[in-house]
Amino acid sequence: MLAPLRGPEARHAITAENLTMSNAPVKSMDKIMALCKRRGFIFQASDIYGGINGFWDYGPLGAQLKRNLREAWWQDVVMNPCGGRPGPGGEPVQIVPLDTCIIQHPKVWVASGHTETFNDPMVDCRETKARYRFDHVSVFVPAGGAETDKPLFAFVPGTPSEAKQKKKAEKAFGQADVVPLASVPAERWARVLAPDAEKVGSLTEPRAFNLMFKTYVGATATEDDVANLRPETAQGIFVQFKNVVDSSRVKVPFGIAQTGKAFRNEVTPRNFTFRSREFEQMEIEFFCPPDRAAEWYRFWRDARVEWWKSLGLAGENLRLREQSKDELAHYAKEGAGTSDIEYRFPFTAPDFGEIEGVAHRADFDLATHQRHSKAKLEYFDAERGELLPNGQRKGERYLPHVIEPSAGLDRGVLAVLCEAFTEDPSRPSPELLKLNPRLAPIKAGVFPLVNKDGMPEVAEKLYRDLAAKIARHGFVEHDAKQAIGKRYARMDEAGCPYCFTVDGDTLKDQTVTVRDRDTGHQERIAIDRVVPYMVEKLGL
RNA sequence: GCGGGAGUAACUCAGUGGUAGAGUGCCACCUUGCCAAGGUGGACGUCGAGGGUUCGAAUCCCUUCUCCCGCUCCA
Repeated sequence: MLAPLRGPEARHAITAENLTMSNAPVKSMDKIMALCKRRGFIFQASDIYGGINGFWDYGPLGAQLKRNLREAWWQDVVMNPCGGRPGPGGEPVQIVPLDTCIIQHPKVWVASGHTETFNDPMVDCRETKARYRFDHVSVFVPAGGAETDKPLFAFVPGTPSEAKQKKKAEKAFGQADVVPLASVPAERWARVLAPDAEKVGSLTEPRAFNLMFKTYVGATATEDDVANLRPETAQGIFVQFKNVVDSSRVKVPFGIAQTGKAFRNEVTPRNFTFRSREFEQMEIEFFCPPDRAAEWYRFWRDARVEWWKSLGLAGENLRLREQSKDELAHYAKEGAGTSDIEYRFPFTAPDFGEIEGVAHRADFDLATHQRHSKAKLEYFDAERGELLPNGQRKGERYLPHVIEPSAGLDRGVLAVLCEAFTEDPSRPSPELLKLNPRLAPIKAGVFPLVNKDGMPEVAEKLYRDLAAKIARHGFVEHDAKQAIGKRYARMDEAGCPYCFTVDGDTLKDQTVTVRDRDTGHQERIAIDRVVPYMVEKLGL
């Protein structure tokens, strides 16, 4: 069950709604979540058993919406990359698809660093309730390792706690050295003064939070059989890089794309589907010569922003943000940079939340897999190297650099829903979803104005003709029940962009009305123009 | 995981120890002449789950699950 905000939180939420950030009012996440459930976009997983934290199911409309977004990505990335736009050097953008396993050899995750970095031990402060990564905390101790019965002053480098604790440490024992918290022996643990704490000894023992789901391969289920569910789809691409190169005649620069589920045992799943434990990624690993990585990085960064814009995330709620140096992931430290494509969700506003990251991973991944697997992953580039007398190039062997545009499909769906959600108090049914027609799960509605004078029969035929042509892209709905206004309202709430209504005039002049969801305006078109009209509007 | 708040119909909520409620929505029929129109009828809750106290629990107590907020983490 989704619990709505109540009490002080509810009042706070109403206040937040009335605030305007820049131009756009903050939308109510409660209303969006209620609509998602009411209309069958998103349900809590295992709902009848009380739900399971961090897991979400897509209902009939949500499943189709998600499929449409994944399909749009597949079309615009794999089948017709960047709409045919050339790459930074004028070459065509070349992408091939791949579909790799959720369960990989355990060494894949050792090589990628996930076994280690997804095991971050954490310490909690019992007093301030703060939590720190064990390896991020440092301590001021007396210089030269001198003994002391004074407190040891813990801090997180680069935060205000550093200067504060340094002052206290110098007062307590003059010259101070900085050592990692991990080097403090257990018997002196009780004397550590946590950042912002009043009393010593408030830090808990470091505890590991393994973010990878464990399972067992084979029936015996011993420790030797432990395997993990993949925490990202990327590694499957890297470990198959050589097979793809050897089998598909691709030449660097080229990309490998795949969509698929990934799993992270998040400490705190939060914010509707934004941080789920099971989620779907849409990833490109684009391989290029090292000296061209920077230009390809910029190319993909800009191309991916344009893509999200083309799907309706066009306003101030979308932004591109270059990560600062100390934010960079372990695999991106040496690269040209990492950019986050971020959306201002109602629950993050006025901040933004990431929907896609574009990272220059350099050769981190291929190099580490080459080292761990002993397989040669270097690429032989026959078009580089010195020019030989016979007119050929000598060729060059190198590990390509990787540009990784990695998008969250579920986050994309959520952003699209949040952006589409609109409240128009001037309408009798104020809530509607202004979904891009390409993404809308219901493409069109077909109605008889009233159920008599032959209108139902004409509407049914129009419905069949339209469905035959466009139903593979989404639903076409036929509805003859209840008042026409109610049917329009239902379609508005489901995000259906166009409604065709058969009325009295249809029988005389073979025209129907088409109603635009976003404006409510209607125009008349010939009934045999309905299919071409939809084909054009959907860009088919 | 820690701290705070909350779970009653599909949705929004009322109900502070004595027979489980309202509005909206949904379904059926009638009506209909373009924006949740009207009429009639109908279905839907072991009050998140489990245990306890009590003659009697939605209501009090304990446990647990889930959601929301903060910390933390993160695609």
